[in-house]
Amino acid sequence: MAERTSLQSRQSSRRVTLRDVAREAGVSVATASRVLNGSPSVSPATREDVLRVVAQLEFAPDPLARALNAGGTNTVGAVIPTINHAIFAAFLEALEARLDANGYCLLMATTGMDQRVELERARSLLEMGARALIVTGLDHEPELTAMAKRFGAPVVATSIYEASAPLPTIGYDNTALGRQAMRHLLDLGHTDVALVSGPTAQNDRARFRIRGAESVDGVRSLRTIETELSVGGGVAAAKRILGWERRPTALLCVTDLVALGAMFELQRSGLLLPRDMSVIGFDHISWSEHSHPRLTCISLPVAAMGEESAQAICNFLTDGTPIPSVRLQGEINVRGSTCRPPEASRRSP
Amino acid sequence: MAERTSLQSRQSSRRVTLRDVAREAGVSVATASRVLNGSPSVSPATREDVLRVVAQLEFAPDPLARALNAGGTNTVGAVIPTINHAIFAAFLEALEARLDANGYCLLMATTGMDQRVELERARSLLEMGARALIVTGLDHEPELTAMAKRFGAPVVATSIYEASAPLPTIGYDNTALGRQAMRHLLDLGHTDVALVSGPTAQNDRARFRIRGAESVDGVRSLRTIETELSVGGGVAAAKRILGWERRPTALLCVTDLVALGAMFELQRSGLLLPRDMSVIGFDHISWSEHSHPRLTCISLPVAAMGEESAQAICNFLTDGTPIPSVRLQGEINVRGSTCRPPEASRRSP
DNA sequence: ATAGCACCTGTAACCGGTTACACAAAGGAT
DNA sequence: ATCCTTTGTGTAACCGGTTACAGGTGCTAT
Repeated sequence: MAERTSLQSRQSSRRVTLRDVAREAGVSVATASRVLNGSPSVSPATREDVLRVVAQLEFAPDPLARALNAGGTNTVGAVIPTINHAIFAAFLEALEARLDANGYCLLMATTGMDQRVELERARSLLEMGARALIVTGLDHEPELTAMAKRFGAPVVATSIYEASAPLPTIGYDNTALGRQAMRHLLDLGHTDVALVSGPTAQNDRARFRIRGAESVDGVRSLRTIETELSVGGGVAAAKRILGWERRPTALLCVTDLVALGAMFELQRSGLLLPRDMSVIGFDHISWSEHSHPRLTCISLPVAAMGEESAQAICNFLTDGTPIPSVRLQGEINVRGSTCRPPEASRRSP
Repeated sequence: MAERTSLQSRQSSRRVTLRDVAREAGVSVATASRVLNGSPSVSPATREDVLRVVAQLEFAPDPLARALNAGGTNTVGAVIPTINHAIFAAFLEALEARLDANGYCLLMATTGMDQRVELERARSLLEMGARALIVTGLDHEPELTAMAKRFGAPVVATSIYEASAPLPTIGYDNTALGRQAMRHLLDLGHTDVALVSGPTAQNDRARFRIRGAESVDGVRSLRTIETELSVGGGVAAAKRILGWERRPTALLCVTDLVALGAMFELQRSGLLLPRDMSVIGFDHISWSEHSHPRLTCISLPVAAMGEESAQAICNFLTDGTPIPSVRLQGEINVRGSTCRPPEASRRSP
């Protein structure tokens, strides 16, 4: 109780500064500063004195003043669509861990998929001292990069790889992965497929995956529907598809979240998976391998993406090493949620 | 391309400072500063001049120097066990949104459930300028609060409510919620229950929930097992339970993640849910209401918790309003994953 | 003509540390 | 005893902004 009030009232009494410490210890601020930074040229006796006063006054150096001298903070900003999505969370977790290993901290902000918001949040992070910015995809307000440039902060686009982009991109080739997913279905014999995607408006990743899927020859029918990027969105999509007159034999979902939601709803309506409908997802979130049936999906190396991004940025901030674009490999995990469609087994023995 | 190199090489050429702007515009730094801060006492002509130079030189004020004058950053630090868990992600999302609404930014770090790590990460955030600290639960290294106090930063414990705690707590009464979950099962007629929890070692929330469940009278058998806090952990727990000689009629899982994993595995082994086994979870993550069957759970108001925490901290930082402890209400969502056990229906008509 | 005032603008102190440089005292070499 | 290092400490400039205070105009009121 006493503890609590004293802690909360501290704000009124101005903080203890290095000058206070120096005065109390009978030395100059320079010497006090040297003690704190472990400079060798301080006599043991003086060091002792200063440290005692530091402890007694509960002195803690002001991070800002320190950073001002050092010429910058050690924070990196990430502006992501939402944290409330397993795949971004996994990415951030890896990113943060690697930043920490390099002595940097993560400042984060979410955009709710809105580019105007993204710009404002990016501004906040830069104004708060972020030395670099991590964004998702290449769909951004045009001012974004100019603004970052003003602050001297590099911008890295993730979740995407595009060698010719104006920014370094660290991610995967969404078009190729979309193609790969569709080809898997086609190889199994599915030629009537529904493609379920999240909102494509400000999301180039989704658009590229769709484009990749559409580029596969031999698919008789590919109907695309857009839904919310969530389990609920998957449920809603499944409901719509179940209402179609001619039912597709497979679902290609651009996100595992949506795929799992769809699976839940399909099962609820009485379908037996994968016999009555194959489902393939994207991401490889932790659920996918445990679901029933286990979800076939294109797994995205998001942890590696987080680590690569963090490391590239840290290297740049320390050495000046230019941030390279990195192409990460996704891979298909064939599991229990996809199988040959009934007609296909009849047709091609 | 040219764009890219010029951006990345900026770090070598020192940044443009306000002095540069002032010199170029032929005014003093004071005037230049006034223009940037929209002071009314600057003649339109001068303002014009300065702004032109600002644009031309692509000047961006140094956030640190600004914050140093202002007497602090506008960042708040959160140290959480993991971001890679829907419930923490939802909490953080709400927290961050509310902080932003108040002009603050979120610095975050994860601990991987290790208290030593937590202490270090907390230190990093404070050294980076966090003005307040948000932690989970009350199990911490003792130095933590003393350290925060040195930096003049208040600490708020979340996910828990305990009026007598040495810190303000913003959360729910885990013991009561544990009791409520167990009572629901008992009311349905379940007297042989397995309680599946995550690691309890450094997790008071889990321990309280267990304690609450154990405090309910009338349960004939309550066997507790610990597993990893993940979908996979739920799968593993279910496997163990399926191997037991006498099978419980219900599972009480302290986390939805684990509950869903368990459900997947139970279904995979051929059980029909909820007939063959009732399952109840905790959290109410976005999956719970869509799963098949829909998961009965104790829903935790994590979004409200994020908002309350953020607001209380912002109020403290601006006004000095003491941070109160807040007790949030959880509630039970009875859905399809729990029903009366076979014997119970026979016994009590 | 002169005091009085409003309006702009510049000087310099300040935020709280770090650090180049100067310098005094102590020890070693000649 | 004198000169030359070392070693330890203090002075003051500096990081890049903000802002109190002190003028210097130009205009009106007397």
